[in-house]
Amino acid sequence: MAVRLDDMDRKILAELQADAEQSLDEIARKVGSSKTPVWNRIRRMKEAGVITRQIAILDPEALGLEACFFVLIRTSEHEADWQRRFLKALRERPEVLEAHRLAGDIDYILKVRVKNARAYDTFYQALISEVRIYNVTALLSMEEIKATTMLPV
Amino acid sequence: MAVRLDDMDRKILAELQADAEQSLDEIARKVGSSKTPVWNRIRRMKEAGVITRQIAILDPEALGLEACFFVLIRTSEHEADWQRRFLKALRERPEVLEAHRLAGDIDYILKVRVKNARAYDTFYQALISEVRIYNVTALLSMEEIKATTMLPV
DNA sequence: TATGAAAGTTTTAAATA
DNA sequence: TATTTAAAACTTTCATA
Repeated sequence: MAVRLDDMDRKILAELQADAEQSLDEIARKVGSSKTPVWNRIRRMKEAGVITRQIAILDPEALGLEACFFVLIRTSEHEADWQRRFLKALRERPEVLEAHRLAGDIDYILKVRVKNARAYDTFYQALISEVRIYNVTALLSMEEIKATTMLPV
Repeated sequence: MAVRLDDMDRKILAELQADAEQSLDEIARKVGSSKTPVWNRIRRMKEAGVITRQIAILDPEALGLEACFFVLIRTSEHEADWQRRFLKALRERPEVLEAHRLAGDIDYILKVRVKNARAYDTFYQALISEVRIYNVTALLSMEEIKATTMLPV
């Protein structure tokens, strides 16, 4: 999966990460090239899997999703079947935006977006009724200082 | 910021969150409408701030950004000036993808994407040299179980 | 890499339900 | 008031130089 990118590729990626609605001409002008080479580079990077997709970003507040929790999970269960069910539950729940398996003391971290604290509790009750969990700590976000999808390229 | 959305709006948002490269015709067909009404609804939702932007999502692994850390921060400092400098440092560092101020015991959580553990240490040393921090716990992700930008609409 | 032409898409306007 | 039709402006895509 190691792809070689040059400076021009990186500039194009920076533009597309910031705003994918720009026309090829506009991007070409900004990166100091022209339409066809930029188009070919974008196609190559899509084929190589560097650019995975293009999507719309919505404002969670505008949709009434005003609460964001980070959830730290410790479990005593490490059976394959338990894990399979747990991962399935996470993947199926749309309020779970991120889920990672961790090294060390804490086993999993989740990022969960919901309408309010009450909706979080509903989510939490549903989750622990589906799979046995040893210990859960919920961290409530008071302020989103930064949230970007831009990777440093 | 409370915007009223109907069923058709929600269907359009779901499509755009999944894939913003689809043509208007395609989206219109999927949601059971036609080009102009869909176009008008999208314009209205952009103006209302529900749709904030359209961007390209890149694959971090393909870019060699193979390590992801969640960083829990406790601080003893709650001076306005300290906080201003801390937030500025976070916003300026491109490896910090997310930063939240939390309620409770832990003051901040960060999500940090870097090449490897060594690059994380470099980031960490730079950060603590910029601002005094009382206690830091880094949680290393072993596996990204789920990572979506799709909000439930 | 550049040019340019064909195909397709978005955007605006006018007509219609 | 919202939808359909239609047409102009712009973009993407691709062949060829």
